[in-house]
Amino acid sequence: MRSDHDDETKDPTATVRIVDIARMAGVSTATVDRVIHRRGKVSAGNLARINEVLERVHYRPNLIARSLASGRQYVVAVVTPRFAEGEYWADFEAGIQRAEAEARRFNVVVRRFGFDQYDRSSFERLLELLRRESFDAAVLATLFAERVVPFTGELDRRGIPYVFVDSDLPECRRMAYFGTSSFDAGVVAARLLFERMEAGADIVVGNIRHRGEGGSNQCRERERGFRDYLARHDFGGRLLDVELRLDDEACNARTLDDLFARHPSIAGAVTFNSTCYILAGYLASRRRSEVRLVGYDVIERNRRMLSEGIVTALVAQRPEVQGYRGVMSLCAWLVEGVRPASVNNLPIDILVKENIAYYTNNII
Amino acid sequence: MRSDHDDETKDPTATVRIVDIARMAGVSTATVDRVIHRRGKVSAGNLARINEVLERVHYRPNLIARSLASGRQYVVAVVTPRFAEGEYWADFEAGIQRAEAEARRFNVVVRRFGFDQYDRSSFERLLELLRRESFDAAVLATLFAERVVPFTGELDRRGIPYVFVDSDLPECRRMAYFGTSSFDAGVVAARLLFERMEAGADIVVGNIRHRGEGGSNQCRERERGFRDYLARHDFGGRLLDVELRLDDEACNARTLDDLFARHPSIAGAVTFNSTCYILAGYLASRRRSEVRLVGYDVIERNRRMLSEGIVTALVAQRPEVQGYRGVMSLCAWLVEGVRPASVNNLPIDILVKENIAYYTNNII
DNA sequence: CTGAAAGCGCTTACAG
DNA sequence: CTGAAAGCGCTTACAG
Repeated sequence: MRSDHDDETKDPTATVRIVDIARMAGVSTATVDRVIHRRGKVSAGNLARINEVLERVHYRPNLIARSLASGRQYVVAVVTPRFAEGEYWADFEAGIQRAEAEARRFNVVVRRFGFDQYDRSSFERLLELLRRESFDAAVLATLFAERVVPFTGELDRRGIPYVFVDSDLPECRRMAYFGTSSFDAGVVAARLLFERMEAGADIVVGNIRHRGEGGSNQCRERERGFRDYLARHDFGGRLLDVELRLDDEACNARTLDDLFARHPSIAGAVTFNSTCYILAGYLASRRRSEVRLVGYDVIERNRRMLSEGIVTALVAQRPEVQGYRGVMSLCAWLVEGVRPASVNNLPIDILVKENIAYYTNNII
Repeated sequence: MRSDHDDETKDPTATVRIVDIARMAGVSTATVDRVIHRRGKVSAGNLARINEVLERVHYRPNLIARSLASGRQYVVAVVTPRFAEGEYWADFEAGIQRAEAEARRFNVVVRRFGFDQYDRSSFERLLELLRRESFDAAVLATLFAERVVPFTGELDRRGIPYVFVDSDLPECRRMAYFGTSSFDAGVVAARLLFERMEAGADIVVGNIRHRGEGGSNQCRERERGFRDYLARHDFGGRLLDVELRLDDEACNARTLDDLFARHPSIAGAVTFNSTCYILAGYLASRRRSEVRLVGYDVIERNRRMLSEGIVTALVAQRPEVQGYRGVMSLCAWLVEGVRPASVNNLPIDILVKENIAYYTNNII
């Protein structure tokens, strides 16, 4: 089939292998391998000759053979909040699982490291643990931005590449970011909410406090975008901030009853995290169907409230895709040396009652 | 490392290989291979024993090694409309390319077969060609439903699995469908259009005729969904059908000028294929910014009209994902024997001016 | 600095 | 019906 000479001209579609390169350059396959992997210990003459051949034939390694032969295993650390079923980060985990299954083929394994998103010190303890662990790359959720930043400095020094998910911190040397533009996700929520409201009506902004922790980096950016849109569209009403509890329905009801009593002109409501089902539950119980409500993320409780027509619209950010691409981009980097684009702004999805039923299967 | 006995109990995470199975069953690897691939020529005793072991250890073949060793190549035929840059099917092709790159690793190659979506006879000629071609599986776009149906009967007889994209034909024995629910995509368009319209205003329905061909299977279903929504929401106006030309702006302008003159109460417009930029161009030229316009698919010309605020909203169906998953599902079936879910209704995406900029990268 | 040889897990003729 | 042996393309000690 393959003649001993001019292999590279005979059949342009034939894959050229290391033995072919070796024969063309008049060396052994081991020497070619050293050049390909820049392991050094190759004479200048051979180096030049082999590189020339590699270039000329556009050598593309067979990654399948490589991973089978090398047995080199890479570990990708995934650092995210812990979660219960039905919570936002469970969707993210679905993407991780999908990536894990694919990456295994290339000897890449995933190790998960969880923290409590409502407890800064739990994140700090996790970082302490990570300092002692060994891994080849990391996916980092950036909720506690001011703790993430210095930690990435340590990773830089250790030469460990990392990607961000959830929200971006452009000042860090992350290899990539996968997530939505939080600011524009705020703009979209504003458009959906304000679209059919009287310009002078008031809007409730529900903030969730839990164990003393305030909003994340991401929530702050969304709120900025939201306010920016309103400012550009002649919003003449007031934004009424209200503090709600994650686990205290009765308390929330009292707070909201009071708020609505004092502001009869409320026509809209919004939350910047995934807990808009709390406000939705209140509106449903008080039969305030005239109040438009927009929130974030298709978690089960929000989905139900949307299907029932209590929530007007949800803005979503494809958490499964964030998880999947976060892991796979590092896999591609470790195994193939392929560098991902640095900023990957995922689509900002809009869900209403009529299309929510199909919002699933975001993982290809 | 690995002791000669009780391999399956020592380390539950260790991958068990064919040699391990062979040793446990007291046969050679070749015999195990015959059982795994159901090639027959194995004694009843060995067959039972090997199957028992396979079962017990949950044997998972190493696909990388398999594809490297076997060299077996599969061909997936992709049968879709030809397209020019910027047209709808170009996005579909992007997904095919992505799948092609991944599938190559498993020795699966794709062969494209194009037809003219505005010329039924071109599709018929293509089917004639396909009867003489050899391939292992096929992705079929179902635009000419009444021609596709009998052809799939032939594929059934040839034992060739196929998946549908674009719209489903449940009466066929397709292995899977990847696409949106066309009916509900029509419902969504109606909601977006009608949301802020007076119930009594009229709506223009733009139909594109090109070289005598009418709408596709998919367009008909979308229109059904659209009308269904209006019927359920007290729509009191009229739906005004109008025939537009793909390449004759002047003619379209005359037609529409006439229509608007006769119906001053028009407040909305819709098209059920990807050419809403035609209506948008007209509305822009006549400065009819009060007319809401909803269409389908984020092709470049629609995207621009949406960004400029001329189109109110677009409904989209992730063509790249359809192409990608169509090919990859067949790849998984051919290589791993994994059967896809039969109906895969993809999300129905809603795009407005505020989120259109990020609607890209739908391929993971 | 260099190359011969063994091996990754699986498949494929081939000889019995 | 069965198994020993070679090979897929690449990597890895190891001996020189």
